[in-house]
Amino acid sequence: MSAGSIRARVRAEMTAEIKAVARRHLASDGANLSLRAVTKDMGMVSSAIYRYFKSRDDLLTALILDAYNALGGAVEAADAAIADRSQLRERWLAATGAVRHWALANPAEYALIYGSPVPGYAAPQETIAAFARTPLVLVRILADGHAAGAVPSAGLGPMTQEALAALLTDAVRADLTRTRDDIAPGLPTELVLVAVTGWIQLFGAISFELFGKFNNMINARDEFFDQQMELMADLAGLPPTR
Amino acid sequence: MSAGSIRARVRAEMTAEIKAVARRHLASDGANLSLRAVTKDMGMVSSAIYRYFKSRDDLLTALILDAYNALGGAVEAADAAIADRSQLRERWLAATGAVRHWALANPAEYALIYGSPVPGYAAPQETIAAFARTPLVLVRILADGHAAGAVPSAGLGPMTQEALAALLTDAVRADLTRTRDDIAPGLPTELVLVAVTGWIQLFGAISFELFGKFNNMINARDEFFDQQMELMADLAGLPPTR
DNA sequence: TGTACATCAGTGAACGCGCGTTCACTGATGTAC
DNA sequence: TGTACATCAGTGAACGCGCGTTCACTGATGTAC
Repeated sequence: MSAGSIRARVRAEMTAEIKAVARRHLASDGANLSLRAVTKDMGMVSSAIYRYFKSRDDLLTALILDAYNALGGAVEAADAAIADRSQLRERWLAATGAVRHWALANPAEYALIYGSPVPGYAAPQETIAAFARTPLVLVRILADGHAAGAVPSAGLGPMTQEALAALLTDAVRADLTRTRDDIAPGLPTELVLVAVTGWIQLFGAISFELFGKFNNMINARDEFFDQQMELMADLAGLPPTR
Repeated sequence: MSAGSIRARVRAEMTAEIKAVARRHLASDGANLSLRAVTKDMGMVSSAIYRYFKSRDDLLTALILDAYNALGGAVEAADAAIADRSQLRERWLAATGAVRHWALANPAEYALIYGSPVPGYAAPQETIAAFARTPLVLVRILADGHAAGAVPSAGLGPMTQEALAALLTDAVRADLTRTRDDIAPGLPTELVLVAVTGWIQLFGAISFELFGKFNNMINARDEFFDQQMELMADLAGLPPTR
């Protein structure tokens, strides 16, 4: 290990520590992240942070990217942990449960990426791939099922494919088909619609829970969420767990 | 009109103007609302605002309350505008469309009430009733349908009531039943579940759209939203518009 | 109706604080010969 | 192997700015007699 890489390693550790401290501040101050507060916590002088991030926006971008990747990684791992890949419902519940689990464990980071956008901050293009990891897992579960013939193409779940097809106008169909072509060629557009619907329901439910909209109303949070995801699995026509 | 009420009226106008200016600032700065900026815009000295609001949190509470009431009022009006009360699907589409319409017209206020909570700010109890107005409209549409026998209780839409009932555990059933008792006695718990599911989908879809999650993916936003709401109407078993 | 007093809106200065970013600097670590 | 130089992390002062809130005040408006 050359001397150069020692310096590089220390630098990587410092960068990681800055981000870790910043994440803690996110939890108490929301997206009003203060660089001075972060450096003070680390026992550094405020200007020192500019050796690691060239501006506050730069640090925010790094935190957003990390959050998307941490979430995406957790979801991918939860799906991958289901050994029998043909157990689609189990995979769906594992993946969606992982999103909620991560969100509850990291509420400030969840709010950073799925809450209201930070005013005056525009997420750069580089976050797109990281952002897409989670929905990709959801689509892939349906695509695997369709490829294996487990998710019927003639009538899926309680909604028939015909009923869904009747809903789709040309413009929306084109949007969904374009999206589909990138990630799961051959998947019927109706199934893409179901995947997107489930994706919206998933994050809608988690945001409502985390942002306090279920207060004084739904107390059995774990069970409620599981039932919402079972309902979505029913809608998608995922066969019951064997 | 006595002299006293002139003073009162001027006071009400000033209060309204402060809130209007504050709303404009919300749009550019998010929830980092600056009292000094608001008063400067009004040509007042910064301390003058304390004649109208006793603190920044007080002003925020007023803005949140106004936003909930503006949204709730718009949704109630949209529902009420459907003359034939038995046209449930039309009412559902009008009410949910009004939510989205209001949100697109007032994105900063939408983010204030449905985005990430303002750090260090806790919404007081008094906002609950205003908050509830919108979901109440949705539940009432289903309750009206159920009372009129239009929304079947034996099998609703593509999901049978039995299938939904099988999903509900005792704890969640108790949560939903307790909520139901306050607002629509007699409504089957399964229909409450459907209403809550639609409510989540509604706000999930709007938040995703407003917070940029549909960028580079769904371009036909109006149509996509309508189709999501039609899908939810199908799920709820709302009969097709005559 | 006219006067004395109370209420109220708005002022201007101040308190104590925090912010992101720049800049010339010191001193340690790494590299090339 | 030893030395000269370059790179880099971290310092401390400063710039120019903004923040919420308090306080004693002025002067206008409203109220009671």
